[in-house]
Amino acid sequence: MAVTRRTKQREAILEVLKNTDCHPTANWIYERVKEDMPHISLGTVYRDLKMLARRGEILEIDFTSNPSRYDCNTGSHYHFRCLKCDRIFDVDEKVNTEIDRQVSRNTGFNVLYHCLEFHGVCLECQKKDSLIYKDSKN
Amino acid sequence: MAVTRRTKQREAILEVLKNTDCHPTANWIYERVKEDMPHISLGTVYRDLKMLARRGEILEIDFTSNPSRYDCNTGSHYHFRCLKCDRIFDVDEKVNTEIDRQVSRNTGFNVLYHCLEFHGVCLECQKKDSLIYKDSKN
DNA sequence: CTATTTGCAAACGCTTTGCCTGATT
DNA sequence: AATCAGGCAAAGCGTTTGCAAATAG
Repeated sequence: MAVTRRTKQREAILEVLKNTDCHPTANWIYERVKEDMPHISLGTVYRDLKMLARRGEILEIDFTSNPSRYDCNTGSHYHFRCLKCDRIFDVDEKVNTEIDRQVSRNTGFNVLYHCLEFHGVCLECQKKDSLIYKDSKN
Repeated sequence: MAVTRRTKQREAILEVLKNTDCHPTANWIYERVKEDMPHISLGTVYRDLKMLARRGEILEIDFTSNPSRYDCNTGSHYHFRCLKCDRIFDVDEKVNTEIDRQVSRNTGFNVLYHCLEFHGVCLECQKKDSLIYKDSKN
């Protein structure tokens, strides 16, 4: 009954995720892991990310648009997406739990949590004010 | 140069969207329009929705996961997604623009706007506490 | 040894696109 | 008449899945 084994592949995927600060896509992780492990398959990366997310070890950022991003910071927090380079950063802003109760009161819905994503232009893209990152898929 | 024509199809799509309060998917709109217009194609629905969104007549809700949802309320506002029936509702909560400035100050990012989505259980699903809507795709 | 996990490739769901015909101005 | 929009079907992308072989415990 579902004993979870520790495999090189899974460790490698976690390792890459832990060493990235702007939350990557499955494909980006795959490309990285492949450098050390040429035979790993994209399917495995997807499967392992899903499993790790189910086990609560990582977070699947189910926000604006495809593809999914992954985050090893599992605490409740907000994100910022740069509209130029499309990278996602953590935002160190206090999570407002009061607003959930407020919306519950006003609507009658049972609000459990909320997702908040800020959009704009990141520091690097403000400086090098152009399109440098436009093809980066991380 | 790109003169936009008024067509039956586009009118019908807009009409369906205006008469729905929980923001539907392209496919749901397609099924509805097809009742009156059996030969309309799904591709047309996608094309028209994209065009209407580009023109600012409707909103493509670029939030949690696929498929995309559409909204004819183009003003800035928040959404609530029911985790049971998967429908999306407008939330009549004041949009907090101050928080964007605050995050800008703290991070240096140029924050332009934010997206906020509340998740929980809607009124109907609280009452009929089961899975009635689980296959509805609107 | 046996259940879990992998690699691979095929299938998936949603969306976009190319091409040609039909409609609108 | 000229151009824009539609229908259809094929292709696209990110993701999931079936299966036989490999591997962790």
